[in-house]
Amino acid sequence: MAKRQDKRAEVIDLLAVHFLDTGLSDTGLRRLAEVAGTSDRMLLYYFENKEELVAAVLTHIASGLSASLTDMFGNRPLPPSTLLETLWAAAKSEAFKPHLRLWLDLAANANRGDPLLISIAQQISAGWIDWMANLLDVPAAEKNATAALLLATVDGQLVLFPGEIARGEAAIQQLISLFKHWSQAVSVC
Amino acid sequence: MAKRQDKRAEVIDLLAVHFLDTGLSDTGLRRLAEVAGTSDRMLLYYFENKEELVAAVLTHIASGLSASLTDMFGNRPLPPSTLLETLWAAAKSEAFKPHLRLWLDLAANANRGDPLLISIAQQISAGWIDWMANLLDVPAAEKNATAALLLATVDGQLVLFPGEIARGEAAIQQLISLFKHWSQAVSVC
DNA sequence: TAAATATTGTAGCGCCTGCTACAAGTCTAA
DNA sequence: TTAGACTTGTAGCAGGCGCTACAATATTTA
Repeated sequence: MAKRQDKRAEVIDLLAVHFLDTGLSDTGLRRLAEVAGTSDRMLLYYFENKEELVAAVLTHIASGLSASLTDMFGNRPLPPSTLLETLWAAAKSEAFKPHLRLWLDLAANANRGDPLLISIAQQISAGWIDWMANLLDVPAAEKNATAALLLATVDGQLVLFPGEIARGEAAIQQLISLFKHWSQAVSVC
Repeated sequence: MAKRQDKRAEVIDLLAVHFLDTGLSDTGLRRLAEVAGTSDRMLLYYFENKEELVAAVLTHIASGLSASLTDMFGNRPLPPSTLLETLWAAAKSEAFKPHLRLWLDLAANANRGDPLLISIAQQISAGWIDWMANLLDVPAAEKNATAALLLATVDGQLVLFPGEIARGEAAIQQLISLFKHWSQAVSVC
């Protein structure tokens, strides 16, 4: 009688897509039930309450993302300018946009003190820092700071609005050129 | 009979404080009425509807912020590393934290397509870019890109959570040292 | 003073929210 | 086959939402 668990997993899959599409605002139980092809009554049978449902879907999305990041970038160490370039290209792509918007949504809600969302968001962001730090071809002492800078810069672009893409582009190119200056300075002087 | 306008202005002042304290989530009409010392009925007498109320409060907050930024930084041109240092110190201060959290809230909601919030947020962010660009002591061609990078970096720190301040600190220091490298390189080589 | 206008209270609409009580159906194990 | 657990539908609760109809009061104007 593991039907309950099977259905639960299926619901999580379907709702992950919906969350990525529409964020954390359109999350009434009746609406989610419709999206998942079931009833609100059943959602509360599969999950203890709405909070547990949301947490399950978000962690599912997070683990999926970190898997696909590893797939995409591999393990070869990269200089910061290259990593940033690749990361920015990914961030601009349609494939990743939903993840970034959801991440912004999550951050905004977590910033208002919801402890559950805080812990989920912390977990996700720590994962990203670790992943980037390992990938960076810089002195060990600077790995974490550089990773933090890259993440903060890309995150900062999330606070862009339609018609402001040029602004983000300029910021990223500026940082890329700073990184190149820096590595030249190290090798030349 | 300008009592209506007077009350309207008073309500805006009171609600600005409340928005800065609690963000854009706790905005039921009955709750706002309580905070403003009036009734929901009267809020809809002073304002056409809730949307107009929120817009009025947000633009009031925005203009207050830009005034205090000008007060604080003056007009003297600053190198990017200094501006970033000062900006970061301000961003960490308790006085500015409410503004930054509200800004994140606004960005997250605007990103979901609300046209009213989008235009308010665009207006605010354009104001910041202009203000920073004018203040930066860098070649004219690089003003906008550098301002965008600074804003993006500070904005990126908004996506931090309790216990992660160290990460933000590291990112900012990293960028400051990149800027210093860059200006040394320009003057030495 | 009387008429017109501005301000405010009371009460409630229809719709949404997360959640639950209860009963009926379905399946599995003895 | 029957008892028990598992799964699901129906209906509804209490409370919130933005908003409004209507009437009463207060204030200004003629």
